[in-house]
Amino acid sequence: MTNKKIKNMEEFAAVSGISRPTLSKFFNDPISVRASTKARIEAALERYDFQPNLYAMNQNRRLTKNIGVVVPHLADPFFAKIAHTIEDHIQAMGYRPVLLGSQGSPEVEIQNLENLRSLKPAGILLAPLGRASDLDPIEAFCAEVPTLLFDANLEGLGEGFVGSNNDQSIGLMVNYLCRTGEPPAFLEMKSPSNPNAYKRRTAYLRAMEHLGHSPYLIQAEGEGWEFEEIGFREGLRVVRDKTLPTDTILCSNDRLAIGLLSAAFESGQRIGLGPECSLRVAGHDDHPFSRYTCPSLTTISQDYEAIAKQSAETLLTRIEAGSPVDSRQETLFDGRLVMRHSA
Amino acid sequence: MTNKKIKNMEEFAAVSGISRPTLSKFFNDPISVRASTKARIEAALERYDFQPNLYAMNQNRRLTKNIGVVVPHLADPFFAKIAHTIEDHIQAMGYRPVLLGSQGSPEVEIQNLENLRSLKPAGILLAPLGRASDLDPIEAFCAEVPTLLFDANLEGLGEGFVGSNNDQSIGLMVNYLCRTGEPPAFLEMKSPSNPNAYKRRTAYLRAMEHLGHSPYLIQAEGEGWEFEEIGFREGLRVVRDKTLPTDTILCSNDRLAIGLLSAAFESGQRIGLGPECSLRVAGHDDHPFSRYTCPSLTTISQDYEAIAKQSAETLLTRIEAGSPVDSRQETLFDGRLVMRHSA
DNA sequence: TCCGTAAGTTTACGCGCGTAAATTTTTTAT
DNA sequence: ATAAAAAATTTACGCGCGTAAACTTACGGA
Repeated sequence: MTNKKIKNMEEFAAVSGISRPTLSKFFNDPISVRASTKARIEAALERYDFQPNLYAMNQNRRLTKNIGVVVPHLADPFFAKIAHTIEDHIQAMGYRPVLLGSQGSPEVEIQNLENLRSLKPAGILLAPLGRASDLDPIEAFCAEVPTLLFDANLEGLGEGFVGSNNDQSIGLMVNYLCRTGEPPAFLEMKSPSNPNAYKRRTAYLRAMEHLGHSPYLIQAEGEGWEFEEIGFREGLRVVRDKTLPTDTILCSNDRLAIGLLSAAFESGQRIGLGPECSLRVAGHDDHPFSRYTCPSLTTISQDYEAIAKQSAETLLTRIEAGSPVDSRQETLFDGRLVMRHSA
Repeated sequence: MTNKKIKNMEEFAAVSGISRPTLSKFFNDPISVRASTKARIEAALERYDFQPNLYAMNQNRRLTKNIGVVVPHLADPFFAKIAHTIEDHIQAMGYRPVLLGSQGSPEVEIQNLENLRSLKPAGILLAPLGRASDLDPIEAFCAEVPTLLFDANLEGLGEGFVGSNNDQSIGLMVNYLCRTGEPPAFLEMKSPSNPNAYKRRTAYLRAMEHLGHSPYLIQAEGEGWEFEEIGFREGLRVVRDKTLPTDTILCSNDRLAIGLLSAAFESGQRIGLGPECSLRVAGHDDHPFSRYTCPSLTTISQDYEAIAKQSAETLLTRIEAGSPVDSRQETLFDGRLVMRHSA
């Protein structure tokens, strides 16, 4: 690396012996030039330190390589993890991910989309808040920018949806619980903001019916994203009231379960499988912390990697095809039962 | 809002009756124009939907309004929370935060800085990995872009450092534990990557000595950011070996404590304050999940809000002053004891 | 009221790169 | 070998805004 400073593409063209328009093509898409010239350019890049000015590059381009990634809550390790996996895939495919979290707020979610718009993104991957989302602006945005939903579906919006198969995963868990003990009650939020929660409720009801058991819904009051707190409060109530017709509770997600476990512990309940235990608890999502609850949480592991990969690939394929949406397709991945000590 | 589409600043100048250079000034800094013109422009913005092209804006500007924010691990709720708080402050001060996580990897950390460089940021707020960080590139970067460190200090690097006062907080906790029971052992990683860990170890040793007790260090093997796993494994070992000269363990951070609690639980230990308990455990950081451990974790709460505010304000003040660093200053905030049920 | 200064306008140029068109060179196919 | 196709070069222009200079207008204090 000679430390010669290269100011701009013009200068780099001079020292590399490649014309500027060809360099422009190369930086936009390395394989759009002949292999031999690609090699020459890369050789020159070894010797001279140059990278095109990001702003000049994007200002006048028809389509940038920016891909927006918006998740409901970056402080939730579940979303942090899947967002990171998606970022990796996007980067590997030669695009530039821009990650934003909505902090559980519909206003911030819309604001994020507005901010992304000024980046002229080639497309965005959106995990929407769900019920709380402000649909009209999102729909307007989808009409302008290729948008693929993941994790949470909004019917009919965007180019498609990639998520997990709640029907299968809840069915799997209900079956397991019924096979190994009493049929589960279902702990969820009364008015959940996440569409998956509705799917899971329905799946629970269906699975119980199918096995000939009476379903029992425990619906916790509360809004927002403080799921542990909501699970905790409802847990205290359930233990105190002792009206539960079963010793098994399936939670709509792990964070509710974490709160429930905490409440049960404080109330002196013993949780788990053994004969000395008075309660079984199961969750859903395989939250990073569910391994360390007391006892460790039996749950469903979503296929993070598959969802991330499929999301990124679907969107980028659509973008590169350049064609508008012909058919909105939904892809669901099955969950896997993770057996630990809580149920 | 008339739906007339405004293509560029030229057009907006025409409809608003303000000259383009003045508009340019306004968009760069709203209070740099006279109050009356500011009002006129804002009135026009109500009627016409226009925002300057981000790329054209930054391409030729001496200094952008971009502020990079880099944290070691976005999937750690602790960092997600403080990063978000910082973002809010930056935005409120008229700048544009760009958040990146380093995924615990020194390579990614450097890569993040490189990527930020192409954004021509006015400055960056960096919470470095610590010992694992690749110092040379960081130092080179600090020389080019005003950089303020937070959370973890790297001696002498950047414009300064904002963090928490480990000496005070650990002292506080050791005092509390000694006053209410047996003096604590200290659980930490053998070779921690975080500089705070070293400070906390030293603070523990000093506090114990000051109270006339013999310190006892438990140093867990393990690298990386899987603190819960490391705490869990070491917890199993400690409980099994029974060589601990005390019934009280202070953990270098909450994530280690979460792992330890999990291990102790699985080993049938009772943890907490009561006479029937065989172990007391305390943590540090007031991790969002420490409220829901079993039992809930007694810990030290860092002053997130103060650290975030001070970081943002210090950096932006330096940037707006335009002067290079005259004196590198370090600001430490005291921690607060959060008493729960584990100790 | 007047004047000095701060603020706005006009004019003009440049930033670094995208992109189109016309031309030349290289590669591939026959 | 030759023609056709593909790729690279040359030339030229434009994107939208930053910014400097010279000038004109508005403001505030005595």
